[in-house]
Amino acid sequence: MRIATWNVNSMNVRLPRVLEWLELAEPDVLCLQETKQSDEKFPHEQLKEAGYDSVHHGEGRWNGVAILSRVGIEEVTTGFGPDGDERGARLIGATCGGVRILSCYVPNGRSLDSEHFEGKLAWMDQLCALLRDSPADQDVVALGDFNIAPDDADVWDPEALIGMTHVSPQERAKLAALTEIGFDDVFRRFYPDGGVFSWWDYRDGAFHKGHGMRIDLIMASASLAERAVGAYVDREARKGHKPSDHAPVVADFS
DNA sequence: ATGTCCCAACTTTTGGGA
Repeated sequence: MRIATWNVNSMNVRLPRVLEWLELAEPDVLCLQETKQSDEKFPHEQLKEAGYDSVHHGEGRWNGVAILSRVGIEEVTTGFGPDGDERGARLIGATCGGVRILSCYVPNGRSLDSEHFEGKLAWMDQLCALLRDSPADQDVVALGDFNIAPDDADVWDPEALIGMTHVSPQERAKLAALTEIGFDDVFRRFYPDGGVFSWWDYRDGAFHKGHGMRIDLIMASASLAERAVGAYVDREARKGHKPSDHAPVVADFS
């Protein structure tokens, strides 16, 4: 089973690239973030013609998450439930091919002294609680744009990023909390030395210079993570005509 | 060079967000 995640930075602009990539990579499940579309505008029919069922949770101008699947989509949920604070359309869940899938768009945080940063940490706490409460015998994977680089080896220059979001101890502690409840950073298994990125700023020729970060993560429950057989970032998708600033991250499970 | 891209609107230029 091939599971992937991609922050597309507007599905309206990126649909041709997504359709092209589905045909190329043939994922069984693809999670999207930052669709920036209303539910009415999401291109369910064009995706269906490409062989994928889809569910979308959007708000229009900002955020927006989706799950595409060619192995079924059941038990769809959005947000953290009635008592949760999702802070925008940032979470959609579904069961696909027997695996519980959560497409996640973690708040950016903006700056360490921002109220939005506290919101980011709180969002991660809510995700951790949701995952902790999932049935022990169910395969679960939370994947998406976490806006957190797990380690200094996951950014192009740790020195240049001191004091910035995405690399702070507070944010990394929230990822560690997911690990503590049994969720594993699947990509790390195959690239223990780091240096492989999933996002490069549009500005400053960052992609060309190799100035990137790995912030798009695939966090799998323990037994599922044990069945991971490979992973990769498709850097080709960051090139060419109207790319997203993120590349797709893919993991294969036996 | 805070150098790009994408969205919406009191829309043809600006401001917000990443």
